[in-house]
Amino acid sequence: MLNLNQHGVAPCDLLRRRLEAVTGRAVDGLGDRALLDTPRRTIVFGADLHAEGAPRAEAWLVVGGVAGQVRLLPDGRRQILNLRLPGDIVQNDGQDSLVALTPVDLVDALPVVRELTEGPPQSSLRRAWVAALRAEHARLNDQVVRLGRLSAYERLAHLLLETHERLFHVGLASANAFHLPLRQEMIADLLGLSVVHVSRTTQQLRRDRLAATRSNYVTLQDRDRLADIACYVSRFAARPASNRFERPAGVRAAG
Amino acid sequence: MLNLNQHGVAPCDLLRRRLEAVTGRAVDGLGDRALLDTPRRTIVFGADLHAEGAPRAEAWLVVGGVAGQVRLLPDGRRQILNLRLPGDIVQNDGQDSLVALTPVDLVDALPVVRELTEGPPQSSLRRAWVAALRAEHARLNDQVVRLGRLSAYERLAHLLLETHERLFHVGLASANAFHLPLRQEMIADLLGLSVVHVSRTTQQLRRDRLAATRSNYVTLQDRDRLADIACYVSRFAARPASNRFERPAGVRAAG
DNA sequence: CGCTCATTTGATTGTTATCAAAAGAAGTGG
DNA sequence: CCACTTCTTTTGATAACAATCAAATGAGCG
Repeated sequence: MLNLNQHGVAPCDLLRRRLEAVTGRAVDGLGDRALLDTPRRTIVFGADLHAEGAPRAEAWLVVGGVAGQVRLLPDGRRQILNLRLPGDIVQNDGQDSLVALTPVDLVDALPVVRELTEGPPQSSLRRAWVAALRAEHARLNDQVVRLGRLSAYERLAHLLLETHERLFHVGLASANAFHLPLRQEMIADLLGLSVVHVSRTTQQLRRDRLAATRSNYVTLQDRDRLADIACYVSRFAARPASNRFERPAGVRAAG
Repeated sequence: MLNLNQHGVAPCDLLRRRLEAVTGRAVDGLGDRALLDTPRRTIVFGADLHAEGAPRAEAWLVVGGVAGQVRLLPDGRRQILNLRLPGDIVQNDGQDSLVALTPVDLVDALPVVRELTEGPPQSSLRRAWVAALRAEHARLNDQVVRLGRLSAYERLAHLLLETHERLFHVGLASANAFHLPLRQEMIADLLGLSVVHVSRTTQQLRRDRLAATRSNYVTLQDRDRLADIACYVSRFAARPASNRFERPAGVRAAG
């Protein structure tokens, strides 16, 4: 099964697939390897991606692992604002810290961000970048709805569907299973719940034969019913079948 | 007391003050009246700002009233994603509808948005626009934290502080009071609570002598303590005192 | 005054948090 | 391979918070 820290997908492929997923069309002009073929930087679990003393890049492409923007309240309560998965480009927003929720592998994305933001206004790359920003914004809105109006059960179902879809589109999930190396404590902080309740809710989803989680691997047993329960709406562009990226080696159908 | 639907602030002043508030410095080059001196469009309560048959502008400046981006779930649950107050520029994002929560006055902001987005990259206007987008994003993050990790009491306190600050910076609030023409039902949908609980929480804030709401007017009686309770952090730039905009006529100290 | 809509109140239920402790995993060194 | 440690998940019991239901009060308006 695919592992988020050890997969064979090249950085430029991750980014290209992400952009193709949000635009729904082929993305050319990323220059294959050149722009992202920089040395990897590895962040240890719990460390800040934008800590002092780090290389000076202002934008990183997540290549492996999971990061998250974290808001810490004075009394110790924590809210994880979003997850940053392989294929995501992360930039420091100056408000909240960006923390490695697992070991995280990064490559410098500043050159490619320049390419994406400074090309001619109607270029394929710039439009893909705008689409990516819009998708990210839509996911943030989804997070608001999740926290504001969904029950714990629905929240967890929604999160699993969203995460699966994001990973699937960069080739890091099979049709209905994926690697999610997060402790329940982090899922709790992401969904605004307590650890204990995340544990109970996870088991409830398993008992209902909707989603089974065992040691960091999630299997979605009934995506349609989960989507129905969680009011899940895809934030990816409908993509013409002829345009799909090729399955990367190593992705198998879920067991 | 200032009314959000009948105030004497000109559209271009609203926008200028908003931009000055997020950048912390004077904003010139908006061309005074010209770019925003278009006929007003009035949206009736409950209607969609981007409804069919409307004029074709893709960006509007809110001049009066309150709008909000609304997500409606299939079973009738509602989540208001954010509030759009006078001085805000709203654009259709294609996902969620933008609804008038009170009667709303708009002017076409397409010309001024072009000005803000298409000038030279380092121009004062473009940087102000970027700062405004960042502030909006930060507020969306605040909304996530509010829903995810704050209690009902804290959520309401936080919302009142944020709304006061936003209105104050465009000259539509006095030092600690403002007009908030929203029904409790809308505050409930914004804060992920039930109407009944909003009612109870409002009264609790009044009993604690922190914030008093009576018929759409809110008085913040102890901003410091409210901010402490709600973990409130300002999303506006610290502004040198010498740079403050002049108080508009009609703003008095709160009673 | 009487209508309608919004807010408030009271009673009850349901959901989720908290606390405490047990069980399970994973790694370490003997 | 086993004892030992540490971390994570699970379980059970209880409490706090917020939702729901139903009804009363209040405010605004013709």
